[in-house]
Amino acid sequence: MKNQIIQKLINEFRKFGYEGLSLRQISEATGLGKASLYHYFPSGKKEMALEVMKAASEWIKNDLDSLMDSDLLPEKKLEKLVNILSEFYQNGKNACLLDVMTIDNCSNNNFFIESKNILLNLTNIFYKMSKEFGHSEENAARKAQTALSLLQGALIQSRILEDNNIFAQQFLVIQSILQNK
Amino acid sequence: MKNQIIQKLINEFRKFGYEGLSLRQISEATGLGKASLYHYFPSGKKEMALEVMKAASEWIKNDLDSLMDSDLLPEKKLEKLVNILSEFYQNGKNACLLDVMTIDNCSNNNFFIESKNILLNLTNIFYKMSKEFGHSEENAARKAQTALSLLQGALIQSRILEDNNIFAQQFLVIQSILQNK
DNA sequence: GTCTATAGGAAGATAGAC
DNA sequence: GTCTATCTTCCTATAGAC
Repeated sequence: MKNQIIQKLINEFRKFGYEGLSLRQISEATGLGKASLYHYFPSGKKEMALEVMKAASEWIKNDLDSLMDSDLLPEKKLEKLVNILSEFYQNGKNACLLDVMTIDNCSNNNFFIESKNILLNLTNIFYKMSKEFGHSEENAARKAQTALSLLQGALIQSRILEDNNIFAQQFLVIQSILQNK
Repeated sequence: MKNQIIQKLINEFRKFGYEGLSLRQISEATGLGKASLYHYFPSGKKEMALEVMKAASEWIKNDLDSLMDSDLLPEKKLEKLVNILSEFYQNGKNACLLDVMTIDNCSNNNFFIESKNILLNLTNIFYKMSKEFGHSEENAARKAQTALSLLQGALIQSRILEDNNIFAQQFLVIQSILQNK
């Protein structure tokens, strides 16, 4: 039950950011009264946001780490990685949680720390991927950072221009960067 | 006078986004009472945000377009372009206005349209730059979009990790993308 | 132009019935 | 667990004096 609420919260926070999403909106999106939400999240909105970040973090651990630990060929792994990420971001329709949650006065809240973890975990996925294609540690680290920048930047552009093609196109670039010399 | 206020507003909106920035904060940052702000911006916060976007748009037109229209060598032009952008973003310390202003329910407001214009103008700068290095229109367009994604993504990462090196490193990548085959 | 004072509403959060 | 009712605080915005 709580998990279902969190799933809905992820989508809402992505759309409106922390400050932009009100309890009224959350109440409507979940179908629960405002007061009922405090049954699941006694500390209120802060706690909701933190749980959302943790859920996203868990998702990376479970889905992406297990993919990276599998013994698929690098090419096949990269293909699956792209598919998973494309689905998560709905081909660019869904914004990047990290982006929208780290604007505002959020640095006070401890989910800023969670943001760092998520970012480092994602970078690490790209790093491993790149290394599997035979790149040196140094090159793989650089490529991972570039790939992540491209991913996040493409999501912003898709959002503003309302054009999902940008997301798809930049994902091709990401693939070639991780793969090629 | 109004221009000085707008300059301060740019910085504040970049830090906190539209929903995250309150009139109280604006009042403190500008040194003007809340009511006084309505003398300059009769329609309130919406108008402030719109003026900020327009100021940013003008800045691109004036500083960047005139650079692109100059008869400097491509290499020199690119160098200057990088310097201007690095200063604008304070080497990664300042967030991307486009990013933070297009989260939330902002799509209602007409500064969402302004956002599109800014984005297309910036892309066009990179496009011209790339063409000057001899790339075809198709390649230049792709490179421009990739460069802009990198720029925006690097700003997010710099913000979250509080590490300006990321910004500098990705700018090297941007340069090589625009320049090289 | 800038201020104090305040309206009017929405925000996040709590109390307590069921 | 979910609700209605309510609290307090903060928000944007306005009225009107100086």
